[in-house]
Parts: sequence; structure tokens; C-alpha cells
Amino acid sequence: MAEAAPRRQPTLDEVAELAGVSRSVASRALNNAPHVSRVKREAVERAVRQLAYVPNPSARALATRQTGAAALVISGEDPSIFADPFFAQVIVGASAALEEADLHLMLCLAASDRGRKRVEELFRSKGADGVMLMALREDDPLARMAQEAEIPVVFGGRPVGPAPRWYVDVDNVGGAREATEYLLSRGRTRVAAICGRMDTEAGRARYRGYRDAVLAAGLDPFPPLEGDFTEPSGAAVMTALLANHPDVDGVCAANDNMAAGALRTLRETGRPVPAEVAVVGFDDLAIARIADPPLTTVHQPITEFGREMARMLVALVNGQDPTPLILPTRLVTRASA
Amino acid sequence: MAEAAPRRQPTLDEVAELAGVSRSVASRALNNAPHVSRVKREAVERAVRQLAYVPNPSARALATRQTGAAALVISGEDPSIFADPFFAQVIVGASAALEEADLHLMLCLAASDRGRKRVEELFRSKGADGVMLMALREDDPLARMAQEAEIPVVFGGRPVGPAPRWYVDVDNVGGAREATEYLLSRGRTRVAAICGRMDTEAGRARYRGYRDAVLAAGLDPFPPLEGDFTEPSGAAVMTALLANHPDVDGVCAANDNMAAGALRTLRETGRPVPAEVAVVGFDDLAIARIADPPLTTVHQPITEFGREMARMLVALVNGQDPTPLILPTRLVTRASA
DNA sequence: TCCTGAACTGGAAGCGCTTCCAGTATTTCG
DNA sequence: CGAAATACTGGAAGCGCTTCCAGTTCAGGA
Repeated sequence: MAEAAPRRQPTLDEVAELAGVSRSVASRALNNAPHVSRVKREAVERAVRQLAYVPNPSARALATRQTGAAALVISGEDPSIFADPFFAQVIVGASAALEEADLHLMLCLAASDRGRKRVEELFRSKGADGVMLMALREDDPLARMAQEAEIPVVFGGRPVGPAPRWYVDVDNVGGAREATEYLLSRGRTRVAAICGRMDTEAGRARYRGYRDAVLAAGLDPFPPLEGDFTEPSGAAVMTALLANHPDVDGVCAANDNMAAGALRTLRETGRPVPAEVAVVGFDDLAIARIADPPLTTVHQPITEFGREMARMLVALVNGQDPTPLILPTRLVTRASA
Repeated sequence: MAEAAPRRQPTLDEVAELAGVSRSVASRALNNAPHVSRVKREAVERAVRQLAYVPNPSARALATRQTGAAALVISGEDPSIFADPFFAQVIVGASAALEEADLHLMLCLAASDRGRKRVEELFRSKGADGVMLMALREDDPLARMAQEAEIPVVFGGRPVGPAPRWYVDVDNVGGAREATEYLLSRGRTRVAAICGRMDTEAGRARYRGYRDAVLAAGLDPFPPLEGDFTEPSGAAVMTALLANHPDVDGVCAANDNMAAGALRTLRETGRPVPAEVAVVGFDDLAIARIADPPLTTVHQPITEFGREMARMLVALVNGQDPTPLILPTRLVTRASA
């Protein structure tokens, strides 16, 4: 009966008026800043409720020079890289941490040129209070943008090259080494590595871990057999591997997707796993548990990875200077090795 | 040698001054609006380049009352629902469509109360130009918020209850019916359904499709055996099913995850698939191809789903009135049935 | 009682951009 | 060649909020 239908949103002025205070006081009360008496604070609260007032984020952003949002940028030629369930888990963690800090999450899949241009504008216009950057490849144009950025940037996984100031990463070398050592300790002597993209630091580091372990055992490492972190590429590399080295008895894959692909090839070619060939993966995604046989793999705390990345960014936004973080991995043994 | 290091971002005023025009003209030139002579337009462009000017999004948002962002809200008690690769694919599509419209994507995992409160504020404060809403359950509090929202909302998948004004969905009934008919046409006569959550419209609709097909064949449908769309729940329901109906010879699962779980149970209990029990899934995610045996499943165009949802939202934001969309499904036959 | 300082208060100046509108320069046509 | 229409232009008024700062109020102490 009251309420004109298409009414404008109430503004802070109206709240102030209804509460019988000035706009400044109302603003302070809202942000519960000091210098507001109890009485007025309550009057403002009442008015806010009565008018169903909600502050206008844009106005606030303009006045405070803070957007209230953090961006998660995922690089990649091809948006389908994002189909890797790995990222979903990262997002769950990051989202939770940002929620605590009351920041919104902007997701940027920087695949096309257009997408990269938008990210660049995001950086330059300070369209977010900070940026998390993932899945960078060697010579990734996003690296340069991050360099020049005047807003906080944290890297999820070190990029190839010199380590940035702020990042969170996983102990890729240690994880891969442990996995390889496990294979060797079970008597495997011809252990190959199915590598991820070697233009990523994760791909390289995991190969280094494998290599270290093999060398330490006095054996000859295989050269890197490069896949691209997808299941089909794992299957393909495994096929080639079997053709060239039919006597291979262990495979250390740079992630679970490729390990699953290897399992498929082995199944299709009738090689029993682990009897003839043992396989280990990396990530410990759902697929590792579902695979047949279930995958022995290097567990990494992915959700935590996302959470820590976001926390680091929040710290940065708040003017602190957090230190880089390297999360531990842990070998999970299942039937495949 | 020039350039003071921590210089402020250049503003439109400075661009205008450098170009020798007024701010209004500069603004018009920037948004290439009419009423700007060629000469001045070029002068402005030059100044923009020279100062490396980027407009301030908050200021623009405040002045235009448009945020330049669309939100994708995913409901769910538990953030891990988001781990379903389904969502990743939706995001790929939505992200692409929003990029075309030059909108940013905000991702809201509305799991906790806090998360829902933030979404509510997003709605009420018009913190985004529009919202895409997914994975709603019966009596979902987000439904009410969407009701009251004064900003465009499109639903990804109809919610339980009356259909909203704008949504995109998939032909769940038709897909499930086709899958079930396929099983029946291959001579299976005791076909059960492993259902998804029955407090979602997708869960219900897929069961309806199954039911329709079974009834049409003159057989008795199984009651809904409810899982929650996860692999473990599929395995658990399958175990129970085998215990109660050892003679079941076909299973129609409401998604691939649960179908994979069913396959695992069948493998572990030594029932050959499809010889003794045939299994079909729904979704056609990567897991369907990877499963052993590969899963016959109902393909749905998930990326397109996301894209269409975003396109519909963009249309809405632009003042159009798009019509709801129901995307077709298609049965993909592989070895499991 | 008067003075000092702490606690509040609200006016006013922005934050950086869009857009209305009145005014000026340029055409175009009778 | 003058008048009317057209094309540009820039001043100024916002958009809705924060925050500085000068001013006011009110205890408490001398």
C-alpha cells in the first residue's frame, strides 16, 4: 500500500536524514568507525533497517580507491585447460579465503588475445585490489603485465625463470623425487617420466625430481617425454614409450590425468598394472581414486593452495609483506604401484 | 629521467587538457559517442596513448550505474559441489560469452551462510549488472533473493517449482528417457535408476525420464534410489541395489560421476559390464571416456549451456527480453551398455 | 566558577567519469 | 546574402560515498 514500485535505491543521505544525523556520521556509523556516539549509531542502524539501505559499491569504491574484489587469472592458449579439476579445487580454497576478507572473486580465463587485453586493462586500471596469477608458461605475456602492475600480484606456482616476490607453490621437486624413489625402492629399475608441459615450471620441476631420484640410485634417467597434462596426452606418450622401450617397468607421470591416460594405454595393450608396469601420478585428484587400479600418487593440498594464495593476497592488500610459501606434498600409495 | 615513480594514474581531465579539449569531449571520444569532430577525436586518442591513460572503472560505474560485471552464483551446502567438472565447463562457456560483451565474471560459491549473505548484498546493492544462478535446491534461499532482485537473473537449470522467467536448461527428461529406452531396446528388463539429489529439478526430471520409458515399455520402474551426484554415492547406491535386487541387469545413473561409482562397485563385486549389468550415465564428462569400460552416456552441451546462459543475461542487461532455452541432449554409445 | 582536552559532529571537498544543456561555429538552402 | 538548421563544444551538475577539518559539546580538574 505504501512503497512506490520502481523506487530508487535509498542513499546514505536519506539514511542520515531519517536518523537525524549528518551524512558523515551516518557513514562512520556504517563502517563502524570511531567518533560516533552510541545514540546516533543506533539511530543510524534503525534507519538503515527501515529503509533497507545497502551501500552502493561503486560509490564506495570510487571514494576509497578500493574495489572490494580480487581477481584469479588463469593463463593458457586454450580455455579447456581450465577443465582440469585442479583449478576447481584451487577456486574453492581461494573463494573461502576471500570470503573471510569480504572480497569478491573475479575469474579471468585469459586464453584469447582479447582475454589477455582485458587482463591488462584490469591491471592498469586497478580494476581489482589484487591479482592471483596461475598456469603461466615460459615467456607468458601475463608475466610482463604482472611486472609492470602497480597492484599486488601473487603467483600460484612459480613461473619459469626468476622467482617472483610473492608466490605460493608446492614442492614439485620433492614430490616427484619421492614418487620416483618409491618406484625404485620397490625394485623397478627402468622407470620413465611422463612429463607435463616443459614450458611450465611445474613440468620442469617434476622432471627434475624424477631425474634426481634416478641419478641418486645410480641409474640412467629417461629423457623428458612431454605431454600436456591431459589424459589423452598421457595415453599417447605411454604408447610411444612402450614402442621405444618395451621393457619399461615403472612410470612416473607429472599428473593424475596423464597417469590415467597411461593406465588406459596399458590396459588396452594388455600390460598388467602394477605387475608389469607400475604407475604413479601427481595431484591426488578424484580421478586417482576412481582409476583402475587406483593410482598411487603424490598428494598436494590443492584447496589449501588456493586458500593460501588468497590469504597472501589479502595480506598484501592490507599492506603487509608476507613471505612466499611452499606447500608440502605426500605420497599416497594405492594399487597402481 | 622524467616520470616521477609513484605518480598518480592520469585522469580524464589530464587527457583533455593535453589534447586541448574539454573533459566532455574527451569522454565522448573515449566512448566513441557522436558529436566529436575527427580532429579532436584524434587529439584525444593521441593524448590517451601518450599518458597511457586507462579509465577508472569505479568512477565509470558510479556515473553510468553499470558495474561491467556479471556474477555466476553456485548454490550448495558444501563448496565441494563445485569440484564437479561440470561447473568448470559451464564457466568456460559463460566466460567466453561475457568476454564478447566485455563483462567481467564474478564467481560466488554460495555455500556458507556468510556466502549467501554476500550474495544477497550483491543482489540488493546491484553489485553486478546481472546474475546467473545455478544448482538451486528445493526451498533454496537464493530463490527468494532472485525473486526480490531488481537486477536481471537467469537460471542455469530450472529450479524446483514454477519455471522462472528466464532460464536455460537441458532436456533432462528426454535425455534420461532416451538412455533408458536404449537399455530396454537392448533387451534389458530390470533396469534401475541411480538418481541424483531429488531436491533438485535435474534429479527429479531425470528420474521422470527413466520412469516414462520404463512404463512405456510395460515394465515396473524401480523407486528412486537417491545419490548426491558424487562418485562415492553412486558406488554406495549400487552396492545397496545389488543387495536388494541381485538380478538387476541395467542401471541408468543420473550423472557420470555416479555411473563411475556404479562401475567401481560392479568391478569390485565381480559383475562384468555390460555382460551382466549395463550402465549408462549422463553428462558426458571426461570421466565417461576414461572409465573402464567407457561409459555410454547422455551428452549434454555443457560449454554451450554456460555460453547461452551468459548470452541470455547479456541480452537482459541490454534491455531485451530473451526467451528461455532448452538445449538438446544426445546419447553417446560406448562400451558400458 | 572557569579552563583544558577529549569526544563528537557536520559542512564541504573531493574520488573520476558521464551527460544534459545552453551556447558557438559551420553549413545549407531559399 | 541572410536565416535557419546542423554540428560541435565545454560548463556544470550530478553519480553516492568517504574523510578532512574546523567547530561544538561536555566532562573533569584546578
